[in-house]
Amino acid sequence: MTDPPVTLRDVAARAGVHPATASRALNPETRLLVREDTALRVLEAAEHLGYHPNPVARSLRTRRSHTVGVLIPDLTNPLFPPIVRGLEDRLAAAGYVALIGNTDGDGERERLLFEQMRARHVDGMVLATAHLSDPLLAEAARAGLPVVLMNRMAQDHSLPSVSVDNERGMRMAVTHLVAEGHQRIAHIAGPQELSTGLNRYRGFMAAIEAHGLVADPDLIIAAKAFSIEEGLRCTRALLERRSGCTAVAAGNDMLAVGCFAALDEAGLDCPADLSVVGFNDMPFIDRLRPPLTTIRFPHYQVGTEAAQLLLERIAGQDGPVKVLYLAPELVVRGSTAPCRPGEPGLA
Amino acid sequence: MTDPPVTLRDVAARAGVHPATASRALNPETRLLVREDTALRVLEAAEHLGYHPNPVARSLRTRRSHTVGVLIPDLTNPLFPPIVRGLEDRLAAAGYVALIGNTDGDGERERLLFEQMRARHVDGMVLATAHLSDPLLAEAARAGLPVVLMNRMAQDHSLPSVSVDNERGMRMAVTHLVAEGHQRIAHIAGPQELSTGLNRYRGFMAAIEAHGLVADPDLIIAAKAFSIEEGLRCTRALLERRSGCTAVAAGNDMLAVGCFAALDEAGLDCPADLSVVGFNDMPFIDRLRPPLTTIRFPHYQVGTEAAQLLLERIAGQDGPVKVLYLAPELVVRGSTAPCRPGEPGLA
DNA sequence: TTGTAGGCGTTATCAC
DNA sequence: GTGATAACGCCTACAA
Repeated sequence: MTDPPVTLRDVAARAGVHPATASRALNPETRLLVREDTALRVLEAAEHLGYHPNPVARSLRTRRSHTVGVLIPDLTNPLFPPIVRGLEDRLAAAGYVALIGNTDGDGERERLLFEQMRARHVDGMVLATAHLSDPLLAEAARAGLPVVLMNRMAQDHSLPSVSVDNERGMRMAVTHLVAEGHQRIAHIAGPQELSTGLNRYRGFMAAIEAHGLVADPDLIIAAKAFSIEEGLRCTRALLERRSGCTAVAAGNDMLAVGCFAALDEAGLDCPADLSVVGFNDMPFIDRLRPPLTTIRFPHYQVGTEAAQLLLERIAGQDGPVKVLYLAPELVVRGSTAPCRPGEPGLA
Repeated sequence: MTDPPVTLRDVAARAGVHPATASRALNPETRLLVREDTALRVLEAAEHLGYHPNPVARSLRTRRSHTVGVLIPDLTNPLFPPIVRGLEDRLAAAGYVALIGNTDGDGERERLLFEQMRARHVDGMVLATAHLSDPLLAEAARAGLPVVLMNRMAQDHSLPSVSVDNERGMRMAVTHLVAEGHQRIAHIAGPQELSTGLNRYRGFMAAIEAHGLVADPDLIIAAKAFSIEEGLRCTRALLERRSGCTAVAAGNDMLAVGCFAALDEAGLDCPADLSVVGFNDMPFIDRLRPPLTTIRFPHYQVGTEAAQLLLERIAGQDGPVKVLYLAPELVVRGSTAPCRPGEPGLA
């Protein structure tokens, strides 16, 4: 029933050479060590027999699994599929495959998955999770396991990382609102223990200052999570303060969607009563009513670049650690509008 | 720099036993073959040394990689992340990991990925791609490689498969529209060469007949892809026909979104002028204006069930082939409304 | 240029 | 119950 697998021996036998010779002929690295015509014979035999080298055996010998581990919070978060695709595409091009682990933001699960992947002898790890403890990272470093960070970075920049420039993105968002004439701009910040939340908050403050506006604490509120519910809650709280804002810069698109919901609830109109700008440009966010103005995040490239960095480390390139920032892009849609002069601001 | 990896030999040495004994003690399957106290000694030694079995070596010996291949069209299609999560979660629980391959619907890529995964000695495959040629499936069967189909099935039911009951789902959609008083119901069908497109079309026809309505060819149009653009195109065409329909059952949510766009364009209102029902209940589809009435598809469970079926085959269960249908669910939102009596229907 | 031999870490199959 | 031995399929000094 089951086909007998074709091994190197079979190929060698058919080509009338020793397995070692066959191995050399089949391996691009060492093909030049073997005479042209014998190499050809081997190749022909391999072709004829439908030979595929057994990667397991090869891994055992070479201690290379051609496998990398990827830890993300949750694949069903729409942010991640394009990133993962980018990763996989770039890795596949180099003959690597990715093992995806979803941590759900749980530190314990994170640890466990990390260990399991190490146990599976991954050649490297890409970490997009926020909480992975530094001891674990140190352990990886000690074991010589290449690690690349995604959407976060080591405080001391000791590890390669790829992320969008969150500060700059948020500055772009605020600058856009200012250009539309808004003066009292609120910020629904993401969780401040996440680097994305923190850096976007910093970008917000920097932009406010740069434009000579006042950073009114009443205009700033931090969400406990990047969720629609939290966006709803924070916007409600903002409205209750009656602080006269005419625009909101949300920490991400989910918070902006929650903001939309709160406006609906309060009978307010976006953008007539309040301009809203998001962050991420999630799929379908352009189909909302109104279509959300947001900061586009080059998801796919974050993935490809992270893969690239990791492949470089795996290949043993020992150059300086690269910390890569990808430029975000402002996408203006229907949720932002010029501030009506003399507008009283949100009641 | 790099830690020397702890091997079975080390554990055996520390416990004062032969490696084979250590192996037996460490393996749950064979632990009973070894005396309690020696087993304990081995376990203790392993613990102390921080021993992790080398899965590569184990695979070489046991010819089990504890790895399965998963072929999907495109991870960034919002349909798939929950399915993949379901798969991975169920597989992880059994100590397996998934290798994801994106085919982009390209038959050649599909073939290539299939081969690569076979070359990596996956223990089984889950296929969610439509075009995988039957010869390849036959080859897998011949090689004794377990295969499970997702969202499609073998014509002869010769392979285990998991899918949502597309026919039933579409019948539910039509029945809902009929209950709302609609009589002239259009169908924007998905591509008829995809089993999803075909089966939903069949469900549509069956429901129309069951309700004693006429299946007017003017009311039916087939999209070339499950895309917003095609939904737009098809709805435009439908509107031009002036066939007096008051409701549309779209082949999936993307087509429904395109339908929304066409209505906007034509200055028509949903649901006042036309009721629209989608299929899939994609993320954020409930945030559209109006929120889309649709058929919910138990994505996550499709994944877990497919994983379950595959694990059963891998475990060597040779029972009858299981073909599993998961029940869809109607989710009524704002895009469908009662047909206004005496309504002329779409101009 | 090609063959020889040994081992990567584990487990299956024998003996004892 | 435990130890010895031999693979699993491949790669790579080293020798010829």
